[in-house]
Amino acid sequence: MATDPRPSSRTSPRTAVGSPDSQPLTERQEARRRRILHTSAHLASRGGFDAVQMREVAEQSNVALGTLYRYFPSKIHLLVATMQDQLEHLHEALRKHPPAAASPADRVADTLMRAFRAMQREPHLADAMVRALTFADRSVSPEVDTVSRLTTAIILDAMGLDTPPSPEQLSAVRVIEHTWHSALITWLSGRASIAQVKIDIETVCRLIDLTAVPAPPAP
Amino acid sequence: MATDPRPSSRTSPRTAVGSPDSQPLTERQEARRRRILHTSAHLASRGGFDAVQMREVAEQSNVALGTLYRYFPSKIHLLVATMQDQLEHLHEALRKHPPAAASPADRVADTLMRAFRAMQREPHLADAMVRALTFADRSVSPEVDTVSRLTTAIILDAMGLDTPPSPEQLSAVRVIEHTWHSALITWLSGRASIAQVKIDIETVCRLIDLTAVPAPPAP
DNA sequence: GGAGAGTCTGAAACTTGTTCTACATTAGCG
DNA sequence: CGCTAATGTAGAACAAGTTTCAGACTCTCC
Repeated sequence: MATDPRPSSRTSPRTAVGSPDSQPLTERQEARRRRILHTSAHLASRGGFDAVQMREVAEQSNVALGTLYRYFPSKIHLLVATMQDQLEHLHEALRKHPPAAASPADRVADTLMRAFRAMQREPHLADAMVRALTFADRSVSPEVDTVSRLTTAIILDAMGLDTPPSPEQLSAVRVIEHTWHSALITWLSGRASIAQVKIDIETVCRLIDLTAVPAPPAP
Repeated sequence: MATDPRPSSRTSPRTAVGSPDSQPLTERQEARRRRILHTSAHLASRGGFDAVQMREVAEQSNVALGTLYRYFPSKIHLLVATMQDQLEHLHEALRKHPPAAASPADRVADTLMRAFRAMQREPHLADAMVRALTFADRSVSPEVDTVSRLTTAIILDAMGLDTPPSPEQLSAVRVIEHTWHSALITWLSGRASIAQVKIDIETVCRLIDLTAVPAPPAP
């Protein structure tokens, strides 16, 4: 079985197939990519990070190992891409049913707890994705950055600002993201309870109110 | 070359040599452990996570590979222990020169930025330790927990409370830790500048002032 | 001073991520 | 239609973490 060409203009593409700035994908290629991501999520959801073995991903996706690596240059790339995929679904779902709470802080907390419950439903998958995300080194920066931007977008959506966010607010959002990731990890490795995560999320969300009004509390 | 006995009372120790609840170590064993940790830090400080290769750690520490694994059941364990070691040094140093700022929030921010500068001096080492810390799975929970408690202690010290911390304050401290770790990672993987990290640390430290007065804003 | 238990060593074996090689297929293009 | 570069495939090869095993060594206990 061999497949779809579509020679790129450059002599040899250094970028992963399907990455932002590569040729648009053929149908077959798009299908392959989706199959791989699907397999990845499937394997991850039972067994977590360790269960996602490249040989098995390749096999179950009906691609050769070399092809898998052409689409995703490393296991980390693959799992980060998987996370991106899942986050997009989440973003979609959140758009349809936005949080209804009164204050921005509450809406963000609600949103994050909703995301958290989604993670609870697939703890192994969450484990795989989050571990990959934090383990990623510089070579995965662009992909991790995409995930980060997606997360930021979700939080900003939840805040529902009328005006563009101030630098202070952006910092608060970053801190919230930090907390979110790290709290997730702590929970996943069994070192924090769900209740604790909830409290921490609520605590950090207070920063939103704190930065809502530009006026800093005088020294 | 063979070595020091000191038969443990149980038939076969399941715990890593030198872990909290194992027999006190022989001098030779203590020395071995220190040699290993030293080698680990040394290799990590040039080359980061990848440069810490178990075979090489064993070799340069003059222990057999099997022995290394007996002291540290995995590379992650080893690096987390290395982090613990380094944190203890830091804690020591901080005790000697405590932060002098006026408010608790400022003292904590100062302390963390000082720690951050220490990391800047050995970015590779920091990389190895932090990556190990966040990649650690449940099997490393006890060790990670120790590191976490150490970090908490450092922050609480910096706050310099007169009274025992309230649950709210503990949550704030946890959030600060989350932010600290995650911001560190973001910086290490080149996705955030030092300035950004500084801002985020300062932002999150505001939570301290927010939780300083036990009175919660009534519902 | 010998038996027993636990530790350390050296080296091979195994696992899984990653790379490489040789060949097959495809399809845009002259 | 055939050329050719890019893409895929199968499978071997390599690298580093981890496991295993047979023996050597060191005490402690009898």
